[in-house]
Amino acid sequence: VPEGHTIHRLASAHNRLFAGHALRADSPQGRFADGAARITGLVLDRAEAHGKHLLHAYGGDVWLHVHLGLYGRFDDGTAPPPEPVPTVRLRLSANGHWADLRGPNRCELLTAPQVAALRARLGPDPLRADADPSLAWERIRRARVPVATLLLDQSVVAGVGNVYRAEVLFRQAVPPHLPGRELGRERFDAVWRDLVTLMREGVRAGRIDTVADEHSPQAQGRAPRQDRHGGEVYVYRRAGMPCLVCGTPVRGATLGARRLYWCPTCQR
DNA sequence: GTGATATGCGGAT
DNA sequence: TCCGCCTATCACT
Repeated sequence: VPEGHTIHRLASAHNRLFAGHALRADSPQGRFADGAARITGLVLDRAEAHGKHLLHAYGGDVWLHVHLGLYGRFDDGTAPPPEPVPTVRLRLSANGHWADLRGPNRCELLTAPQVAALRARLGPDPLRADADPSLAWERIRRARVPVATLLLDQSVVAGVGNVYRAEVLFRQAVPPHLPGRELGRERFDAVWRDLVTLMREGVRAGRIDTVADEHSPQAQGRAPRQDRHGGEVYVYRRAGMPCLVCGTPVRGATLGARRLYWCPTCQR
């Protein structure tokens, strides 16, 4: 379920399955029929992720832009594909494989200048080799708003969602309401480095799992606690439950329109 | 069957 | 600050 690691994983899968092949595209749901018709017959040059945005580069200045939003998902498999159900916005087929997209927030074709404009409004992505974290730091060091708000702002850092926000602030002992300009360069660097570590591990494992071994219930002989996202976490969605490190009840609050979770003892 | 919930985001108020 | 969108899942009846 989609934070940046999911999108990078999808880009890798689509490169592996489809790059270099001419695609067939369909829209069983009908809402992307025109776009599917334009993609059909084109060769996928490459797929890439920037934050939570998935891009397919086709020949002839045709780009596919997908944003999964809260509900979207991409599934793939070996041909033959399952019967297309009416919720499938886009089905791609080639090279003995298929991929189905359903429930996306965005699924559209863009030109190269439109792709450039999209990239221009995104901050550095911890999962991209070309990321320049100093661009994020320049925003954060001047900001009066809480660091928790800044981490979810995709123009500051691209790809971080609500789970990684809560978990990286816990792991780096940063109080979430601390104004960005009070964070300091050293703690920013530590947060960035930890995001790179956590999100790379998320790409590798295909799920978010942030609990270090020494704190893991598994390491203490108990079954790992898994949330609906499939991994193990310190504070995300654990309001009222004891902190895995100090036992203090985890706090939950609303910041902006999003839920925020933190340990008031570990993060001060 | 129904209702609550969700890792996102943009637009209206 | 709220609403709407798009879908799946799970705890309930």
